[in-house]
Amino acid sequence: MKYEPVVTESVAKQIAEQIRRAITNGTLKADDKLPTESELARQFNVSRPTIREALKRLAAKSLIRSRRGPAGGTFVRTPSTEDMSQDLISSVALMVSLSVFDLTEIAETRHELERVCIRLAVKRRTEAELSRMATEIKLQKDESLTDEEFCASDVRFHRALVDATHNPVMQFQMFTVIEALQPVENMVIFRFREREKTIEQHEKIWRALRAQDLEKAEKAIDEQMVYLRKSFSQAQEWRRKRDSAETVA
Amino acid sequence: MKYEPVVTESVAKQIAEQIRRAITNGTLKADDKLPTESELARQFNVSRPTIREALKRLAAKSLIRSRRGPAGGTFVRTPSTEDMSQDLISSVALMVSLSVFDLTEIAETRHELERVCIRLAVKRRTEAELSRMATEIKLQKDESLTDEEFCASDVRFHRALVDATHNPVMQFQMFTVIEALQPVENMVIFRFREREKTIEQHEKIWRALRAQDLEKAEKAIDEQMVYLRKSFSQAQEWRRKRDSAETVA
DNA sequence: TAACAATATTTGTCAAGCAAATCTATGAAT
DNA sequence: ATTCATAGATTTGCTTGACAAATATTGTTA
Repeated sequence: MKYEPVVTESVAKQIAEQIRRAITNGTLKADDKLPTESELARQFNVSRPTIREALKRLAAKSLIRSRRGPAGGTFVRTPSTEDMSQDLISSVALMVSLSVFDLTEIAETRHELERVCIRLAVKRRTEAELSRMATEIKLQKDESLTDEEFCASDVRFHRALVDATHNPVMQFQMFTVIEALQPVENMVIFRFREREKTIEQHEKIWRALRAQDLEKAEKAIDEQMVYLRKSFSQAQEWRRKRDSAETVA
Repeated sequence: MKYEPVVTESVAKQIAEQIRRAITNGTLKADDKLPTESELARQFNVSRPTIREALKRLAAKSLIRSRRGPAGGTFVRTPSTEDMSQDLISSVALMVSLSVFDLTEIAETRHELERVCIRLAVKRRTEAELSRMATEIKLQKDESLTDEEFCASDVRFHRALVDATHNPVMQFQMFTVIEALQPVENMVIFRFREREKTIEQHEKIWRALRAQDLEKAEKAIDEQMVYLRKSFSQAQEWRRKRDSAETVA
């Protein structure tokens, strides 16, 4: 006699999984309304708190949203790429804080991915992206910009570059590493990075992209990424010294 | 008179966020034990089900795990890269099923990322990875292998290639696109892909990698990726025809 | 000493109900 | 007649209290 392994997973988890599958396989579509919690409790033959636990699990993954009131209820909410990015970014941030991922490794990955992007962007860039990038360069030349604003503009510049690949998957992946580097990038900018140099590099990238000159574009990206990684090292060095100084004190 | 915006977020969500932050900023470390649910309920001055909702949100993100019994409780569980990958893969799969991401876009991204990996792998590959890859190639030559087994071995081969970059961030990103392509890849393999050709390509890659010959390695990877993408197109073509035939019938 | 049973602790689940939000419809005032 | 306010209905958010199930610990017995 052979017995099946007993299902030991919590009821709430199983229910959450069932609903999740219904969403992924298309049984439940975006903006579909789920039955009320009481009705679900009746259907699954469990109590309402159990249903709520299941729904909260899904809500944590941005798969559903709930509203109160007569026209309220629980609705299927297809997560946007923004949602996914945010989740991923916070996970990566956690990994960094736990030293699972190293900042130099992220920087290397970013460097390599930017190279990929520029290859695709040279071929596919449209006027729209070129003009977005030009706008940011112009903005960056404004010396009354705060460091934060300058940094934000820098991110938008690179975002436009990534968008020029016209590949959403690429954009998604790229955005994660750019954002993961953001906190450190800020720190670097405040201390070691020179605006003039950065702007100059942006202009080189922009010109190569407009001319659709792959070789020049790759060279320009390499230059900026090497500069960025060098600044990182400096910042980490400085940080280490400060930390050890504090330990002594 | 100026009023502060009223906090409208649900209590459970706020508690979850507080605990999440305690984990990210290091106040709570891996394997730390949280207070019991009753104790947490007392501390936050809310009911136990509310606490449970908050904990379930975190559990859904693999940030905690719970065990019953005297030595049980809720423990901080630093998510492994495996957990993150799984989450990400299921999200991407959802995106694909909703046609937010296109399979050709994923294939293109994979192609470009494999090129990056091979560049790094040529420089950094160790005997360990070379021998893992050799093992898989040898296995793939066994004609008694089922299609599923062959496909799984193919994934392991590429996994070893990615590991040879010795960059965890790269590994993480790469694994996502490889896995996202897996279902379609399976379908393709069953119908259009020839084992001999695939094995031949693997051997080319392996030899170039052992010799640390960048040019040959890139060429070999390009060959396999082009072949893979061509097979995809064939499969999608075939699928479309079948679907339209079904519609008529 | 070793196996086993009782016990305590902690999460998992249930039940019933009140609170808060919010849409709808009704009624009153202009 | 139209508009505004108010009352009601509905649904999620949250509380209280309790019991069930799992499991490590401790004590008991052979």
